[in-house]
Amino acid sequence: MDYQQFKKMMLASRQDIFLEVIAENRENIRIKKEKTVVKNLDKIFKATLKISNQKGFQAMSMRDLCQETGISLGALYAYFPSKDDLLSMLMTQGRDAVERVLDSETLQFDDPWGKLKAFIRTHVYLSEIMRPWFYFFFMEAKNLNPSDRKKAIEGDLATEMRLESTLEEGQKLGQFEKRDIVLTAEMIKGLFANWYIKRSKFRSRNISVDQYADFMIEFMADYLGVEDQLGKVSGENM
Amino acid sequence: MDYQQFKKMMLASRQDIFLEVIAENRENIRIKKEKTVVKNLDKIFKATLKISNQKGFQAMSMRDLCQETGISLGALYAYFPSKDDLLSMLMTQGRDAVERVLDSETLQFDDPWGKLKAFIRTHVYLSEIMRPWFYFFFMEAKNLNPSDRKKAIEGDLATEMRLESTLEEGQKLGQFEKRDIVLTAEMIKGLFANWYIKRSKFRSRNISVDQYADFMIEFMADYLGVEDQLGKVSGENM
DNA sequence: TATAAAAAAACGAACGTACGTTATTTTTAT
DNA sequence: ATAAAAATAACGTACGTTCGTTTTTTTATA
Repeated sequence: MDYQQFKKMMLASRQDIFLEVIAENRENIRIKKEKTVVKNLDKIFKATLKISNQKGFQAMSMRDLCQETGISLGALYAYFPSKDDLLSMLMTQGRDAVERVLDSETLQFDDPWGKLKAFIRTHVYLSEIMRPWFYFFFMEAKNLNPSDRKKAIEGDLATEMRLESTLEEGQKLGQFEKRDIVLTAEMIKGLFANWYIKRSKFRSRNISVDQYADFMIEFMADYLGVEDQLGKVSGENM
Repeated sequence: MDYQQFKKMMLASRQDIFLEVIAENRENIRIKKEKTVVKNLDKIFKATLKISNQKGFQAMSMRDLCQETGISLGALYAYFPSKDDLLSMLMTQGRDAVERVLDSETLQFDDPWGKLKAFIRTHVYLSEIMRPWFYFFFMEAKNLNPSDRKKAIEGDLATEMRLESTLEEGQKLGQFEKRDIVLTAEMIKGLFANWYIKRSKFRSRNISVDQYADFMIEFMADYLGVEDQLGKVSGENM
């Protein structure tokens, strides 16, 4: 599956997660009609990401958000109880979406190299579609309240563990060369972050998502000494 | 040269750069005695980095800084004209120091691989000693005023160009395997950032600076197909 | 060396402004 | 006509910054 296919598939499932987040926070939202909530909360989330990614969430004022969304100050507070809760909701929605997609695209694989490849490709594609979210997670993680902060760290650690166990399994099966697992996992995560943080740089150099995913997979194949140099899986699963 | 040697060498030259920054901003500083300026501005810079790296520069209030430094609100403003100027001064001091050290440690090399190795090792060591600065650059770059922002981008681009030209030269001489230069340079920078951004993670896993530098050099040797797998140069220059 | 005068530095209360948030009023939709 | 949603104006608070005063340090004089 290349990026275009992935994108189509994603757009279908995005709405579900959004509705679930709304359902979870229903008591905090004063608006009655579901349709109105969906329309305006979407607008609010998008505007928050836009402004925050320019100047940081703390520096974003409610008046900034008011202007960007076209919704008045008073009306905004019908959709969330406080600025801090808005941050919470945004983080939750994003993390849930990411986790769900990563799971659905990688759990099906048995062999470590297949799993690793799928994980890399999915992560790169996902971070492209949801770039504002990924950038936001990265930059605003330290501003979270203790509870959300804990959740964020746990989520991060889970991803890391999955990566490390895949590498370990590959080494045990003799599929991968022996490398420092922690460092390797950390490096992979660093390369992921590189894509969504320096996105504009890659755009100006005309490097596509698919190129970057291929590059990372080729890179890892090289480093781990795997024979299959072709990034894209030819089978029916991916 | 290993990290301990590098550290010793660095500490000697740090003071000079600090004095130069003070000299450049002399008209903005109301304090007459050089010694007082050095003592307190150093305190102010360190406190700013500490607080900013916890909660962000914007979120740091002058009262926070007042408490951390032990200098009163009124006195603080004798050392810089505004909070924004404080940010400027910090950025300038840091960037100047980094650029100078990187230059002094890499310009002497002729062969691309030697230069690349020196660049990697110097950068990793430097970002270890000046970690608060590097973290600060990374996180606060978007909060700069247009003029400082331009300078920061230019500095970044210069580093990138130097990296790319070294890679290109190595390819031309047949020393390196043919790889996408832009992507490779971007990846190296990503690995640099990984070190100072996830510093606590590496510490908890007992990975030392020297190990990380060796890891990166070995990694690049592998990727570029260079014979010399030994990270550390045996000659007298490095 | 001791002391008075001058300069330098530090202090902390006060200013205006912009923030997050809310209570009240107005508009819109049913 | 009634309920829902949006808009407005206002609240208290915390911010960056300033300024008159006090404290400390340096210099000058005996």
